[in-house]
Amino acid sequence: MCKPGVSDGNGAIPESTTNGFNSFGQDDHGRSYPDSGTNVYCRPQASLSPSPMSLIPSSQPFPGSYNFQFEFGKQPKDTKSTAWTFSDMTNKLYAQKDAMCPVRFRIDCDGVANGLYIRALPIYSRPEHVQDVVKRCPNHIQAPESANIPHREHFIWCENQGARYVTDSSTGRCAVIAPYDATPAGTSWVTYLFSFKCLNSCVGGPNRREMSIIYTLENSNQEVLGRLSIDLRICACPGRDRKSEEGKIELQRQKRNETTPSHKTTSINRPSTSHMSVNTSPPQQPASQVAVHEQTMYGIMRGPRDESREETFTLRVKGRRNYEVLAMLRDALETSSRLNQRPRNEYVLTAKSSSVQKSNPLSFSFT
Amino acid sequence: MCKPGVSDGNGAIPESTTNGFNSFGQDDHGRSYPDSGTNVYCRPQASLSPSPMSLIPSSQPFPGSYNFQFEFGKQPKDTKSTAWTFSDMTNKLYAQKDAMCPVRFRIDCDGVANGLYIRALPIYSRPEHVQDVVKRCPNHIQAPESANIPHREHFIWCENQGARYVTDSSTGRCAVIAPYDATPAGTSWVTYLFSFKCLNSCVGGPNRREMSIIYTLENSNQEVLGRLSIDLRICACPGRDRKSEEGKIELQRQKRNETTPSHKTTSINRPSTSHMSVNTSPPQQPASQVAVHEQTMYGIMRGPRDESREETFTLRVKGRRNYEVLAMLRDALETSSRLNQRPRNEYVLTAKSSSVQKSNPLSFSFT
DNA sequence: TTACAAGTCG
DNA sequence: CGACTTGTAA
Ligand SMILES: [Zn+2]
Ligand SMILES: [Zn+2]
Repeated sequence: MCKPGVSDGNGAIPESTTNGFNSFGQDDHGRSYPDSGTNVYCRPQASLSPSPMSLIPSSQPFPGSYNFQFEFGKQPKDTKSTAWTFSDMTNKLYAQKDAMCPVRFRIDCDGVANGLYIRALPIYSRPEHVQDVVKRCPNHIQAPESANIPHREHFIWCENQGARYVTDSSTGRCAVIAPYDATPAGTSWVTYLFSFKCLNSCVGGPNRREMSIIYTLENSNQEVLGRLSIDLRICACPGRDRKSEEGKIELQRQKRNETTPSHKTTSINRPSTSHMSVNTSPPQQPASQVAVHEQTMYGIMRGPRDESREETFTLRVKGRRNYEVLAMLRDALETSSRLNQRPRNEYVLTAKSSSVQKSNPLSFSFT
Repeated sequence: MCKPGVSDGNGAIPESTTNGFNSFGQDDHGRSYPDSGTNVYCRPQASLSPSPMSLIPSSQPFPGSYNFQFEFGKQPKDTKSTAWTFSDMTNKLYAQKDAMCPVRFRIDCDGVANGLYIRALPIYSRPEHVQDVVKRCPNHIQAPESANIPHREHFIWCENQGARYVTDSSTGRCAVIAPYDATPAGTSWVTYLFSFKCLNSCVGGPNRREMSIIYTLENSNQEVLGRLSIDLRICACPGRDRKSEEGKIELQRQKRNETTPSHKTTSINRPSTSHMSVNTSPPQQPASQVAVHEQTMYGIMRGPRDESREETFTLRVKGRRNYEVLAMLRDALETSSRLNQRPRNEYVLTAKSSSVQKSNPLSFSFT
């Protein structure tokens, strides 16, 4: 499975959801305002309209045989007023609207990789909104600076040469595709500049719904070779909001550890949970991703809302071998929990070691 | 001047500004989105573009020979969550978006008045925005419930039969005109239902700029026979915001009285300034309006910003005779201040008496 | 960068 | 109806 080739979209990680994005339409031609059902006033509730599974794109990350990875460029400022900041702790990018965010991708390849593409697709990460297409709000679509821009309805813009804006003909989803121009060197990073053209809070658009970006590595047949997922918050004060969200999560964890004595934290080579503290400073380390079924940040922050809800928590792991080990452990744990039938509340898994064998910092937290 | 007839738009109150609204276009035909210069992101600053005086509609209230007056219907709830509430203290209507607000108008007429109309025109009340046309925000214009409605770009809607939506062909201002169907009785009230189709805070529309409604009584030649002006705030919580604004003004006045010993408050038949306390409860009393040159609420709340700025503060007076007396006093005071050349900071004038001669509560506050 | 403003959630 | 969220102004 480590040979470059076409994956079924799930790669090494078994996944039950379908990969709904192998088909899509041609370049956009700036369709004018659709009377899409998005209500301007109220946040759309859990949709009662039919939302076939196939309309929901897969966000299950997998490095694939190319070992698809991402990394953020150097953050402009470390202050609270930075234009963007990536939180390793939450795997979340906080950025101002229109800010250029440099993202680097790399793959393993011998020689030159040709005909590869990076696709960036925005989704609403919460299940009750995941079926809605992420589009810009009417205000920003028809702002003067967007006039005459064909892709003005797209939420994600890419400044790279050769970027193509596509709209899936069946789902209506908007994505941007840029060629992956791998340099001759065996392992090298290619940088892309992405910007996001609405605020998370934009009424008539995202409307305060949480979002993620799905980055897929594709060949020229739009077959998915690898997938990454990054949570996203576009807001006026990325620094403030990152700190506040991280603080809230940290608080929740502490509270959980206090109030639930049966909830133990096992920490190897790590004195405390201080690894959760706000780590504003770069550099971020490159990482593959493995997905663990878990409550998402929302679940952690707001407590249990929907009993049966299980979402995907993303774990970034350095080192392919570590990733494989953890993926196996993940499968075992999920199987085990299913068999045990006991309510799983939380397990948080952090692995920053470059090798599991070296028994570097590794912390488990079970219920 | 008390005979019904066509006024020059200024009536008994001398006014230097022109009445820019005797000419306007025909019924609307739902023009599609203009690339008007309103910036979606930043609040427009004081415009550097030419803004001829003639484009600014007069908001100078005058009862005119018909003794044009208004009154609000009974407020639905007295709670903080009321759909609308009118503050006599600030002459300001606080309403939720889309709430039906019943406004009654009356005129003096013997027998039946024919061919009279009420025009409702929204303006931005602060001088730096008064030249901008009040329009709905793009989000709300193209919300599904506004689709196919010809006047969907209008901010003020009137539910009365015969309401006509007009857009001034030269200025682009949107107004609604409804016939004034006076009943045979000599003095009677005619009720209109107005609703306001954007929030004060709507980005790309009002954008947090303060607004007023200008109500004019007109004949069939669109000549102005009387004018009323009401400040307006469309928001999610009218009760909360009214209380907060009134509280802020009250606080400012108290502070001013403390810190400025030379600033005296003369109160006749009134023990304290408690008449400023929040008076949430109806009934509102009918009133004519006289305008006094004064810093507006903004000035009071934010303190002196622009030295030379003098705006119009609206005073509602019960009784025509009182109104005339006060108008005279107003003129005298303004002349006096001009001659004295000393900086006038504030004078607040409250008159709730039905007759000056009865020496009812009357409070002056000079610098 | 801090404090306010104002729509929305619980 | 209180408290939070989050864009904006000072
Ligand atoms: Zn937007
Ligand atoms: Zn609006």
